[in-house]
Amino acid sequence: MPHSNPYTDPVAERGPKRERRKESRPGELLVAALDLFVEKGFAATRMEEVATRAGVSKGTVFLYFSSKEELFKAVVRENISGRFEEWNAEFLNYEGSSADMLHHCMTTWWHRIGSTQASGISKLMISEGGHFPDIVEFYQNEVVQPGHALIRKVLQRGIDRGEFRNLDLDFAVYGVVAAMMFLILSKHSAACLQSNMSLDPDAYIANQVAVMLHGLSTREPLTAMVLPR
Amino acid sequence: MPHSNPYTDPVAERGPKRERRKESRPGELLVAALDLFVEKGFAATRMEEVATRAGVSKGTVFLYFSSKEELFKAVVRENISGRFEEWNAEFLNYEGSSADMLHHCMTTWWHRIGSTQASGISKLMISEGGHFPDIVEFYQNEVVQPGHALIRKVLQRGIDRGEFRNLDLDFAVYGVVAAMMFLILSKHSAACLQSNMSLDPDAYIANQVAVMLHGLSTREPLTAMVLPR
Amino acid sequence: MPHSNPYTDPVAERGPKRERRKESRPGELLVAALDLFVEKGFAATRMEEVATRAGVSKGTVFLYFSSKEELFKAVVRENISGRFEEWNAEFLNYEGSSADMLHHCMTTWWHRIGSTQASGISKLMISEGGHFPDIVEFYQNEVVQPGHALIRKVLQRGIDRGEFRNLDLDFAVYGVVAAMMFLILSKHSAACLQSNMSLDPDAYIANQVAVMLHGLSTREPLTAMVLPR
Amino acid sequence: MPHSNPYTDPVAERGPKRERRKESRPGELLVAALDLFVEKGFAATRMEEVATRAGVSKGTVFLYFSSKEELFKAVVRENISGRFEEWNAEFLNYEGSSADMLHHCMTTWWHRIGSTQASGISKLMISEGGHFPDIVEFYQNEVVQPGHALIRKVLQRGIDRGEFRNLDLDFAVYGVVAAMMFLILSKHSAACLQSNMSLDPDAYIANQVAVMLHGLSTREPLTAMVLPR
DNA sequence: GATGAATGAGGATTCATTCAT
DNA sequence: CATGAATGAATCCTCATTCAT
Repeated sequence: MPHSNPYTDPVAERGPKRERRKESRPGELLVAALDLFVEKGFAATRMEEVATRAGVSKGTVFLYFSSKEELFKAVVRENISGRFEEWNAEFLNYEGSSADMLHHCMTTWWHRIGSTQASGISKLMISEGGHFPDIVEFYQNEVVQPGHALIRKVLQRGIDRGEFRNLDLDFAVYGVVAAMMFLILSKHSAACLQSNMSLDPDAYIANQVAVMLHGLSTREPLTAMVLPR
Repeated sequence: MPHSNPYTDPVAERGPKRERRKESRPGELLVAALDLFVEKGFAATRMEEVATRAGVSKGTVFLYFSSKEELFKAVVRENISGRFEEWNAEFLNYEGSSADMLHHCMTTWWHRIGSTQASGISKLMISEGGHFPDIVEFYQNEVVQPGHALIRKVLQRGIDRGEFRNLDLDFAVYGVVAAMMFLILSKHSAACLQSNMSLDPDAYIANQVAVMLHGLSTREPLTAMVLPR
Repeated sequence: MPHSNPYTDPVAERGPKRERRKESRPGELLVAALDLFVEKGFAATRMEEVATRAGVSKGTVFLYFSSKEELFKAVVRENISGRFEEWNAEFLNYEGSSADMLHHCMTTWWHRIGSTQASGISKLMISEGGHFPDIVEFYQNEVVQPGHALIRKVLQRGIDRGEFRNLDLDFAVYGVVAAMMFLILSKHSAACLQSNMSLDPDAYIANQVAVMLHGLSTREPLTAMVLPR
Repeated sequence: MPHSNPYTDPVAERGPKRERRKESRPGELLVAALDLFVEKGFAATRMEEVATRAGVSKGTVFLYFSSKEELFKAVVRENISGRFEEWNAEFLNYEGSSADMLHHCMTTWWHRIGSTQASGISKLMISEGGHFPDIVEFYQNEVVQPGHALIRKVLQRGIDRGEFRNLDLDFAVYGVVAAMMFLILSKHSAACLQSNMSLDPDAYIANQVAVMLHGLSTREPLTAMVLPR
């Protein structure tokens, strides 16, 4: 319409234009929904707000996601799939010390996941997982299990190479996981830290790794046998 | 209650027949509400359910708490009665090693708080704190700050007595706190552990303390100076 | 407030008063709902309209009926239960001729059911039964089956007493039922009669009974054997 | 249409390759809509379902029918093509007895209309006519009035030829119509018959005609004068 | 104080209808 | 013409809150 006058263009007058963007809509909605779910929780997030933030109308959300719950599930799925394969491959050929590897592993996680909105998913699972048992199961299978497995592999490598003591792997994994969860919660919840304090995640990770490896004690490291089973 | 004054004791006035003592109502409501808020979250908890669980009618809840938010705040406040003075005193005269003290400290916490409904408050603050900034501040002042201070004191004692290295206290405190939060979340949320696994808290604490003290590494412990700051 | 002035009474100013009428509410709602369902059909009846017509607010309807469908079911139940026992008893001892009995039976039905709003239920079952298979089954068991049984008993009596020919009872029952349904539909649907015509139900019944008994033909009545079936 | 002009015939213009002939769209839509309106009623029928069943997209329905109501009206109109002229001619020269003629008339109706989807229109008018007064009027003029007139003619013929008593024609017509409506409703609604029973329409018609002619009574046929007026 | 009937704002969901492509 | 993505009014239903008893 080369000569159309924007000031009298009847289409322009007709209010907000309808853009046809079938391809990109779901993604835009998922981004908006992730933000809102993380910010306000599942129950307090209104579908219309998701729509507005994605720049569409209420009904459009239901065009792509049949219900609020399905939207939530889609948000969870969207933000957790298949990074573990990539990481598994990445760590398969790691050449440095296992201590470095553990440190690298946690730092990488922080910069790729923990510090992003994606970590809000974990916060969500903790906060509202109770209402979505199937989603929790999915999360356990797709996130928790592979994540723990990856950490376990790193630790096992340390043991195999004589770098780490022969420790209880389950507990050691939990130790690493606890640190990561602490970082997530520090980011998403004010209730973890003192009000006037902030946390430098990279420094925390570095410190945590160091402590985990070498301990607080000034004494000799314990031999494996005295470590509690 | 041999000397109770029958004229002012509302229980005595009504005789033994009244099943529910009026003055215990708020407490019963708070107990019921704590359970439900922890179990289902703020939004998903219905006032009527709180009332029913407390054995009163819907309207009665509003007699004692002017709104759902007030009920929530009261629940949190009620359960944040600082036991820290008691504990401060208790630990003031601790005579064992600082390692034992740390272990004792965490174990005591678990059995007196972490394993009880009281830990639900922490879960609540994490899950729903976002909607209640003033309550979070209250929680930070009443729980987080004294709690961290207590842990810090234990660690400082270890340093002062030459048992612990001269470590970064903030990070060390976070390390302890992370372990406690991990325990809480394991208890209140299915999203932390793999589905088929369970966690023995006492063993976890023991292991965690051991690792924290002595590290995973088979090498010599690091000297304080090389620990990241 | 002994001297309260009705013109400034803050309570009175507070809008429509809340009447507590637990006992009578369900009945009032069922009456309103029956009227509206009959008038507009199930889908076109809005819950709020039912509420308004019953003089209550939207939410009150859901206080007594958990959903629109439950309200509908209640309306159906309310308007059809247990008249058949009464009628069965009434007709058990009928002493007149079976022809009179049949006529009496239909006339009674018309005046107690057919001419009232209750017959709207039958119209509803025909119009919207498709969405409520369980209600239809209920209706069949509670209305159709006993109704047909009662008619059959009357006809059987006529045969037993030698007043009626030995006819096919199923078809004969249908003949009676068809007449009743025609009356119902004439009342509730404009699509059965010509626009400028009206139908006198009592006359129709009388005529129908007469025709059913004696036929249109000027010839001799058929003997049983030549009647089809 | 022997002289159809190929240049204006849209079918001929496009050749045989087009799978869906454009000009048949409205017809396909009307067929799909008839089925759905009869099956589910007006409100429960979704435009998209009509479109899907007709093999087109949602928007296309609105290309041919400006609204759901218009579609409904078109469905009804489309299916009320008076076949009465044809039938009037057919019956004009009927040579058998009037009893046979009545039987033939009803049987013909059943096989040409009652047993086909066309009877769905009558069901529709009964069920949803209330919302479409103008359509009902149309139906009355095009269907009810001519239909009743035809039946009346048959009955009048019987009277004129001395085969039938001098009965009240209006009521007699209603008697015939009631039987036909009963058949329609038995076909389209589960709410008319007992759940475990089925109805053989031809047998029902035969029986109904026999009863109408000769009555149930074993006594002499009534003379015209004692039949209620 | 206690009750629970009544209220009504709020939010999820549906679907007829529109319109850019 | 046909499509189907987008819209938003309409409606069911929930539940915190009120208040007459």
